[in-house]
Amino acid sequence: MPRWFVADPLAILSERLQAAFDTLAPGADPVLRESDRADYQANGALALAKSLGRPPREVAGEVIAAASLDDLCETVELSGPGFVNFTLRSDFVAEQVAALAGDHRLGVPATDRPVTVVVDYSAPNVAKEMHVGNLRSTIIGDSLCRVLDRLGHRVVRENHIGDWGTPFGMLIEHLLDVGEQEAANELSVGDLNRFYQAARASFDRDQEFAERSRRRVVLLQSGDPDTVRLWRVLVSESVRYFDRVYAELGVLLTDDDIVGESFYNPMLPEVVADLDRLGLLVVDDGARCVFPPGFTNRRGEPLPLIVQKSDGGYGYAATDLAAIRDRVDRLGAGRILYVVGAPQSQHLSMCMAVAAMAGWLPKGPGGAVAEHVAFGSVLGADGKMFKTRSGESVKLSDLLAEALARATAALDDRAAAVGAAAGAGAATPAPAPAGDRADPPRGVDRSGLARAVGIGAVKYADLSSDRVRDYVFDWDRMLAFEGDTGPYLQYAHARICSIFRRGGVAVPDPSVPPVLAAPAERALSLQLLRYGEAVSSVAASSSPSKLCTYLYDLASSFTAFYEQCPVLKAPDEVTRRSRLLLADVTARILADGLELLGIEAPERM
RNA sequence: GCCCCAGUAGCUCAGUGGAUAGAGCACCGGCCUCCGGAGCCGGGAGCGCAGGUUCGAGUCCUGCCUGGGGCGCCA
Repeated sequence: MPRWFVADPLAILSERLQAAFDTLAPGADPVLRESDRADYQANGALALAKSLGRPPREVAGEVIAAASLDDLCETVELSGPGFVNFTLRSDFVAEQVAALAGDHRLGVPATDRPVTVVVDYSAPNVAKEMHVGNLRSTIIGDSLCRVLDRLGHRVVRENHIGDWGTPFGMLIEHLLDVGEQEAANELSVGDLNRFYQAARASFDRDQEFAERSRRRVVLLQSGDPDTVRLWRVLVSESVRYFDRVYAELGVLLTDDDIVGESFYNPMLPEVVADLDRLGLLVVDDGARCVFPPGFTNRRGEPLPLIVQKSDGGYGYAATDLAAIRDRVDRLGAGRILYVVGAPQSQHLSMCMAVAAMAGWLPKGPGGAVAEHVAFGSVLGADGKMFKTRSGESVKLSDLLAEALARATAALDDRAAAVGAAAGAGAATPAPAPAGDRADPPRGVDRSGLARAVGIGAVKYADLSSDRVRDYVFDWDRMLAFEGDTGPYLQYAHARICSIFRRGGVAVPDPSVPPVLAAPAERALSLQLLRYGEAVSSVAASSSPSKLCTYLYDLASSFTAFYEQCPVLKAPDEVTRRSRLLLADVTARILADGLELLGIEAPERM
């Protein structure tokens, strides 16, 4: 068992039990789980009894006898057909909480086997509006990068923007038609759809334009300096717009992370040549293909991955293969994550299969694995693809502006509601100013707060459901201050901060363990100690939703605690200090967890 | 036709092969003179269908049904 789970009782208990199980059958899995009957339960005796051909309760009894748990457990009970239930000693839990409080990593392990992880995400197209699919990819990828980095891996962010291909012929010609200056204006303001559609319209309507466009593609591919310069204008103006959206979203991506399709262009001939040399290449209908086993088309025939088209041009498959090689060979990737929509599943599987056939994704230690971190579509409240009323895809900048507007309104509503309540309470004169209540005091940036809440709500809504499923985009639900939402967690955090502010108290010395007398104090403590495992599970499954679930449970545990255990009004100084410590660690974990999701945690709301 | 994904409460979703399937919203009935109502307690209602594996299946396997997506030179 890795030694870095120092603060997690589950890991400590697991280690002890493993030793006990080993005395009966080396390597037998204790199957230790959280339990609703006790703190934890071990189910491993049942399976072990089966393989040993002995009565389960007898085996469980021997496990209990072999385990030394006196320093950890209050009770160890044999139950049912062969379950073993463990209740931890409260003093042990309290010591672990003290260790957690003194740990600047809050129990999040630093991996002892760091690897280079390339995360391919966001990937908008040049001269095309960013859409909700880019949004999902950006948000999910951003959180995964933060988590992997925190765990001590070397994270390489790659924004695989669509900056190459045949459409650029018509885009460049259109740019020339409208004039460079005008084109730059349109693009940098984010009017990308109009630009693209106008180019498309000319292409479809105007023979001469279409012909120019085709010639332009050839010029671009042959590196004609003028053409390349114009292409750069398109790219850089689009990137400027992407940057604005990223800044608005508060994600880690920068221009340094851009590794567009064009980057791989010089490597494509070699990719094809090497596939040929390896004997994997088959010419079919004039196209150069690889047929990875297990893929068939609608007629049941082998399905090709086309690396070079019959006209000699390279398809995106060639680019994707070149990217795999580059990431493994140049960047030293041990793991490559593709945060890409679920519909591209087959294409990616085929690319990975071909890369494996070619030996570009070596197996085993020191090798590299590629994973498709797939996500579902964003649906409107009607359950259909998320579109505007007129049926167009939603512009990302509009969506974020609406998030800000709605968050501002929601915050105003709350301030008004609290103000009204305060007014009613002060029916008799001397209406003391609400002061440090819902109203952020002067000096707090209200638009910054609205941004934190609005953007946080959008992000949390996206991250909190199982990413592979389609998810329903619903403003009212995501901005609610009740339930499993971003604002709820932010509010939980802000309220804890207010305890310290209103009480005028300092954070207690973390080295003194808390007193865990009330059940709610104990339950909260156990939840606090699970943080590291929650973060680890995000990296293992590439599922930020696991962290969301954890944080929501933590906030719920805190609510129960706060309901039952007065903090500032605690009966005595020792209890007060102890509860302040629990509150402080809760707030720190909430803020830290939200940060790993890419969500701000304001101290006041 | 083939392949992939999903199907859990009225709605939105949790649920690492383990005991009695959990939340939130909505609905109904109570409670709290509270450190900022992120309230608290109680109630109804659910694993698409049929087999199988297993001591044990929402979870694994097979078939079917429903919905979404993909299936040769777009990315």
